[in-house]
Amino acid sequence: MNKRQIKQRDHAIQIREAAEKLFAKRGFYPTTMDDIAREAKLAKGTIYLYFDNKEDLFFSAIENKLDALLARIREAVKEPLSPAQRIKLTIGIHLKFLEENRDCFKIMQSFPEQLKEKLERKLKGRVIERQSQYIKIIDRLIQEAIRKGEVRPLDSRKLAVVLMGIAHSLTVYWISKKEKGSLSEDESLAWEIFWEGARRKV
Amino acid sequence: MNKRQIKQRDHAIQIREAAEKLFAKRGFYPTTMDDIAREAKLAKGTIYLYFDNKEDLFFSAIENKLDALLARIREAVKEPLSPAQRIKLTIGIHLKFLEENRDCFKIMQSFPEQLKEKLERKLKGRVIERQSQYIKIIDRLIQEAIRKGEVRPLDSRKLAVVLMGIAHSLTVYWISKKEKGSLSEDESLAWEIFWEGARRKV
Amino acid sequence: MNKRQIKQRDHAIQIREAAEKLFAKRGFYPTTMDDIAREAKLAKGTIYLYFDNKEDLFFSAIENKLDALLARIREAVKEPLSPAQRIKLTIGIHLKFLEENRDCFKIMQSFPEQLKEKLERKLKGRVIERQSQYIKIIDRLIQEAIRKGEVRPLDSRKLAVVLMGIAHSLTVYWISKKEKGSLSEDESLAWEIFWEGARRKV
Amino acid sequence: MNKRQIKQRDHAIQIREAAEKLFAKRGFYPTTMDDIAREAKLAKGTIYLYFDNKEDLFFSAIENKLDALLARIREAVKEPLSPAQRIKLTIGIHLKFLEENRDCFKIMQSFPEQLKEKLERKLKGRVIERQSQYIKIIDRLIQEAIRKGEVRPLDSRKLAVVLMGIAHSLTVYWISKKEKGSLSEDESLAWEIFWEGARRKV
DNA sequence: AATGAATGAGTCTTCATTCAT
DNA sequence: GATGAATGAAGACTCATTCAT
Repeated sequence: MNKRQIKQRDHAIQIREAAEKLFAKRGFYPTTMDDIAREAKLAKGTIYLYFDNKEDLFFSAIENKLDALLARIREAVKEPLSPAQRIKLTIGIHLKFLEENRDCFKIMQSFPEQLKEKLERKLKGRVIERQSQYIKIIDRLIQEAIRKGEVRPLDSRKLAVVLMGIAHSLTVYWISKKEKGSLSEDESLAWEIFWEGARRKV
Repeated sequence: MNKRQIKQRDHAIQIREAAEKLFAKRGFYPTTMDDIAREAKLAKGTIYLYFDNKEDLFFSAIENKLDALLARIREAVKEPLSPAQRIKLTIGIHLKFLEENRDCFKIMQSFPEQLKEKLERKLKGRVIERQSQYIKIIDRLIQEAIRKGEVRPLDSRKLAVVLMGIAHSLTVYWISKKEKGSLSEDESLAWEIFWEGARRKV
Repeated sequence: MNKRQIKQRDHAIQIREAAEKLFAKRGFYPTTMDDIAREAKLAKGTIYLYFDNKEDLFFSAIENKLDALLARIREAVKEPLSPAQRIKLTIGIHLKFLEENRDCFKIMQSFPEQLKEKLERKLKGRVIERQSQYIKIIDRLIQEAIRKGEVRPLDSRKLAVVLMGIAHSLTVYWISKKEKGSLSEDESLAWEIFWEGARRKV
Repeated sequence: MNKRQIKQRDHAIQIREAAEKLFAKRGFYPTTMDDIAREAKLAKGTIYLYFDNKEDLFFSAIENKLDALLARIREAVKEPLSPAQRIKLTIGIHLKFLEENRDCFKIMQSFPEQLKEKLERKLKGRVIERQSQYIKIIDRLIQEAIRKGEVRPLDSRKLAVVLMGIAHSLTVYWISKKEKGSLSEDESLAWEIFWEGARRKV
């Protein structure tokens, strides 16, 4: 990879990072392409060399983050541990990710309803798909735990959803408290409630 | 109250309902005042007789719904039941409300990050306050349950947040499944996981 | 004239006075019919019972003032005095009028260029005509003074214009000084300069 | 200066000239940004690249003209002539300027009362200041003439105001006659009346 | 490849005027 | 006659996107 190519890749990254930051802080509509160009220290026209349009940039930014999260989770799930422990590990990774990417998280939860219907049809799928991949991983972990008799035989998909909801809600609370303390500290609380709530009673 | 007065009140309601519907479906920015006027079957200028501007209308719509929910919850909490039963009742009401107002629910979760900072400062408080009132009610129920030894002595506010998160996540899931089945059916699942997860072990 | 008729006339006057006040203070466009209705303590629709539209009201207000001025001047001109003295008297009346109606004066000088061309054609004439009547009276006084050899044989119309200009400019200056002192005091200055400047040298 | 820069400067000028013309012809409110864009043969959005908003454009247009006039006057005042001659020169320049910029002149006299109070506070000062600079120059010339005993010891500022008023009124008259003849021809009339009216009698 | 000036469709908001009561 | 709610045309301003340099 020569200098020029590096520079090119850099520009795409620069832009995506600027976009991530601003979309996260202000949401989709209030963020202008001018803002992003200024933040990226590039000309406005340059953005269009790397991204089709504003929506494309928006979804690219989110996808990028979600891919990073998915990659980390997939790594964790491979560990040779019991389902319970792997679930706990996953929650930990999830909370740590949200803590590190609090802004991005704010978009992720809100975006699906943000865009005009025409855009939705074209683009929402790109993110939805990743979100459901994520749920699927948790789902499979829970299915395994159910098979092993560690968890009661409930709807595993719904349990996965509930687990995500617990993590999610604690994050929102943490953000609303202006992010005092560490989000990761809530890992055991999330885990405890979910596990006690879901596990098979003796 | 004469005919004219009735008509007036009706118009404010017509507009708010149109706004609720469209803001819920499309979010704040993609919804235009023209859209709302058309939906309400009134002229655009008429909206401005009843609401200061788009933001005011947006928040009025949300407030209205949240007030209705709060009123229902406050009624339920008065019942002469055990904390556990009242918490269960509350979840039921919450899910039923979300089921009946699925659209509005979509805005409620996303709005905080939707608006330009200047607007936020002025107006977000109006909704935030109602949201926290809601959490406070649940919080107090849980505190009571902790005092009575029914729930482990954890951070009651966080438990309230988790309970809401569970209800919330099941709603999102239900919506994502295109709303097949009844959301209320998930009441016992939400309740079971939360209560088993939080209650004092013998 | 019965009670009802008195009341009606009162309403037209109320409205015109409110209009005079507000048009004078803010100019034509920034003054709204709502403002005028509020100031007149009548309903907006009532204005349209007495005036065709906003322009009509505007010109009616100005005409009314100009008619009052013209009446006073015509009275003065009848006095059995020398042209010089009658001109001096006229300047005095003019300055006193402007002092009493400083706001109205502000509109009078600016209005001709204020309105869309379509309106201009229809309505400007109404005021222009009165303005030129006013100049005509001064013109005739000066012609008389020229005939009597008191004033040099210059273009009498231009001299009339210059005289008005002197009075006008001193008024603007007086207003710009936030109306300290009495405008009438400038009567002798205006008179002196004009008369010394115009009269026949011995 | 490359082609692009030339083009840019041109555009700002094109816009200002279009604005000057239209504001002058129709006044502030009846002139729309669309009109100006059409007149300037540029897109509406382009105006906002060079001017903050309509008010800014309005005042920029006036300021520009007044600056040109001030520059010409300042040059004339430097001439090694008697005060009387320099005053005469100044009137000549003033009338010539008004003749060349008859439209702009129309705005200048009317603008102060044209704008909503909020705008006035922010922006009127920009023009008022230039107007008073102009009066100050004439004022100083007259003071000098008084010191030299050429003019009677009257209030020099008021004399300056009167002189401007004479020039001004002749311009209005010339415009009202649909601009027949040359305004500059009135130079000697204006001068004669003012000077005879103001000078020290032997 | 990079730039940023230019574009103009799209939006909120105002306000003169009408008309049912 | 009096009212004031309703109307909708009109206008300032924004901003994603294009394209000549």
